Amino acid sequence: MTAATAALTVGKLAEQIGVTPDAIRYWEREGLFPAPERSPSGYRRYGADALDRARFIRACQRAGLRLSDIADLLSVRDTGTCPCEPAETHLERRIAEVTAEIARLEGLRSQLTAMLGAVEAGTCDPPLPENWCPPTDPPVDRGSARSVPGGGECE
Amino acid sequence: MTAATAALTVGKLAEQIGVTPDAIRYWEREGLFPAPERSPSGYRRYGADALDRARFIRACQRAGLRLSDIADLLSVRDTGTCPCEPAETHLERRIAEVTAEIARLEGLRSQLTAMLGAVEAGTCDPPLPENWCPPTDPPVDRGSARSVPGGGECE
DNA sequence: CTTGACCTTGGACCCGGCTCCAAGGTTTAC
DNA sequence: GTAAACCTTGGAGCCGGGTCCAAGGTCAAG
Repeated sequence: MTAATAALTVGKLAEQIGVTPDAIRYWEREGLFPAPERSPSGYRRYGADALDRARFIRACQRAGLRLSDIADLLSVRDTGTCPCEPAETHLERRIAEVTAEIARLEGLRSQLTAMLGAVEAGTCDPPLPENWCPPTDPPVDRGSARSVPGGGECE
Repeated sequence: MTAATAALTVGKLAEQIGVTPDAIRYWEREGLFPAPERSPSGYRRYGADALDRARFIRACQRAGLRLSDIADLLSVRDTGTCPCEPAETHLERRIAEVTAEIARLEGLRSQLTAMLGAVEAGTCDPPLPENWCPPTDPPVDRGSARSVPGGGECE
């Protein structure tokens, strides 16, 4: 305890990494953070390792991982092994998710753009909702609701 | 009432457009759907207009609009005017959102890919969390937390 | 005439990741 | 020495768009 990089209170720790103390306590409740040492009066006291851990969590969060995934990585990391393999898995899954989401959004965007174009072109004198259905519109109920959630069926 | 395209129960209507009856009732509660006629025994009875309306809602939902936005468009549509102008506004906003989200996700994806590459390259013998911070990592706390939420500060 | 599939209502619950609160105890700055 | 600013706890609330439930009424098929 001599030159331990000064013990941090939950507030200081939170401030260091840019979250609220509530968030840190929440992480603890959720099992991402082990219960830290306490000061005689019951205050949480964190060391440099907690700072690392919190940064790790934030970095993972920025990557869009869910807390449950992060917990997973942390539990491996805590064994002293590098969480590489599970990390690979999570990363790959996440990349696939992100890629799919990008594709979905691009499809959506072009649809939106088309809609906007139609609106601006004034193709909408009668207030027909049908105008609003995506262009690629199978007449009725021809069950083709496959892939792309934002896709063009108006069943 | 002679040849009215057969009145639909909430279940039939829901089935037609591919949602649950609960969802329809929810829309009604939220004000997107006016309270429909009732059968003598209290069953909701919907006509073709409701079908249109429900399809409109679904189409908007596919476009990623929130129910509150859709309610907005519907209220204009209900005046008998085409909801073009508010629709333009919503569409433009939504397009901007989608575009921003795509950009964010693309940044994120390249980061994830880089992380994955690092992991696969075996650059991770020691379990250092620092490895996990995004590559473009200002040494410490050089306050550059601008733009891109998924971006590369590891403060 | 019964069985089962529908309908009605209000209200509770879900997801994730917190945030906010109250009612107290502690530490710090002046 | 006192006031402000922290800390503690448990629990409720929030966002959005529903889902699920129970307890009861209704309707269509056989």
